[in-house]
Amino acid sequence: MDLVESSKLVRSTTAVDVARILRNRILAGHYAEDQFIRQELIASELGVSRIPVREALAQLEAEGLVVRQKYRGALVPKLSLGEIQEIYEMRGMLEPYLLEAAIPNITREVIDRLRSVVERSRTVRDITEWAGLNMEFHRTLYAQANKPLSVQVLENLLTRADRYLKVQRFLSTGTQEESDAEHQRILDLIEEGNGAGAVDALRQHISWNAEDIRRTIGLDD
Amino acid sequence: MDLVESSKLVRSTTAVDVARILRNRILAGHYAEDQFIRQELIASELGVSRIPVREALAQLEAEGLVVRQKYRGALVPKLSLGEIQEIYEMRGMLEPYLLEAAIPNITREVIDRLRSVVERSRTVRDITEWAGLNMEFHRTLYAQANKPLSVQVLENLLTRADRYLKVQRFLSTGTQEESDAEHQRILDLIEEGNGAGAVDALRQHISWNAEDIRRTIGLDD
DNA sequence: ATAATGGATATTGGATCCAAAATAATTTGA
DNA sequence: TCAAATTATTTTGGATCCAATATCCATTAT
Repeated sequence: MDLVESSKLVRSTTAVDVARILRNRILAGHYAEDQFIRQELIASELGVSRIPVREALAQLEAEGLVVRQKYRGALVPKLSLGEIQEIYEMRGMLEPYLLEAAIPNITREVIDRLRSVVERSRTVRDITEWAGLNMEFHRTLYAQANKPLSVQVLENLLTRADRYLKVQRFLSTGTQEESDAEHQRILDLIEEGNGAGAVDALRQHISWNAEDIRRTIGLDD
Repeated sequence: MDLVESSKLVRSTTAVDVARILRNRILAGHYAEDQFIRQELIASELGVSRIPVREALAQLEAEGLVVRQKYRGALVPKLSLGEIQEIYEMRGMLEPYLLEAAIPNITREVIDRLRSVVERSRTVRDITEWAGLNMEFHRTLYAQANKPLSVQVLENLLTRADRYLKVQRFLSTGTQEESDAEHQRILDLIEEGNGAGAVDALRQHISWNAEDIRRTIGLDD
């Protein structure tokens, strides 16, 4: 058995591709909250049939990015203050838990990678790109925790939160730099062996973000 | 406009029905862990086409009850000690959080309903039925928290945990009674206004369950 | 005898077609 | 003129059909 052969990459299914595209569009604010996402339109835009589109919408529904009504269609649910509050409360539990589990496994090399992400993050001005780097930071950090299910749950929460982040950035500026600085500080604390301090800093970081969102966004409910 | 007309219940889609049936089967241990779930077989068994079956499998994949490989099919993933440990660690964070939020909203009437669930739970001997009542207890309790997203996340974890619960019950007996007694104790504490005590008891309850599973099940990884 | 190769079979993924339901347009009645 | 009812159109959900890929089996070569 050949190594190259056994490690050949399997192309993803088109339903997954469609889901990724729609996910990006939704997070970019492409679809209004009260507007149905028409299957036929997506299908013709992407040059596929409606079948993979439907499966993609089903997947996105499971992620909470759309809701579907029988014989009516799928649409992006309204942002709600209650939901984002819950998201931040859960982040406040999950992320410290993951960081604590990750710290013993964080090597010099991981630290360097994280620093490079923060560096790149500083230079970036585009909000979407910044969100991507933000995601990469958390992803590489928590990957060290060896808790794939928890990471999966967290990533779903972060994806949902991205919609709110988008709205927030339009209103409040300068938070980006603060966030990068806080990441930097967490890295510093980890590096100097102060794990508990890093976890505390993270808790603060999340708490501030939550506060920031609450202050910035005015939402019904 | 007629009230009866406006409150008419909308039949769910067949894909959702198929998903529910398959979910129950999986939790009942109907499918071996290494055996592919054939779409055509399910379709003919249920008298539908493969389309809703495929959508159901997509949904179950999102819930973590099956994994799918392109052009190979869907199968129930192996139980792993790591996963069940994560589930219990997350339950240990989420459930106290939800109970705390619920307590101020728990009325006399809710207490009564919960007591009736525990009563029924005592009489039941069938493991599947007991699991259902267990689920109902948690569901009605946490519904008072007004945190739908967190409840959704928790319910997915409980569903996943059900698979392990099944295995556990075959091996250890008597845990059922203990669990009911613990539920009773939590209710008592809530009723006498000792909210913090109830939350602590719940934490203990989950911790014991986790310990029980760890002790009882021998799993690779 | 065993491993490799080529083809038959089974199974999934995607496209097209049809049915059911919702929404929009039109007609009709007062 | 306006509202209710009726018809037409749109859109989704499901079934059938076709293509792509994996698995199984036989044949062949060493």
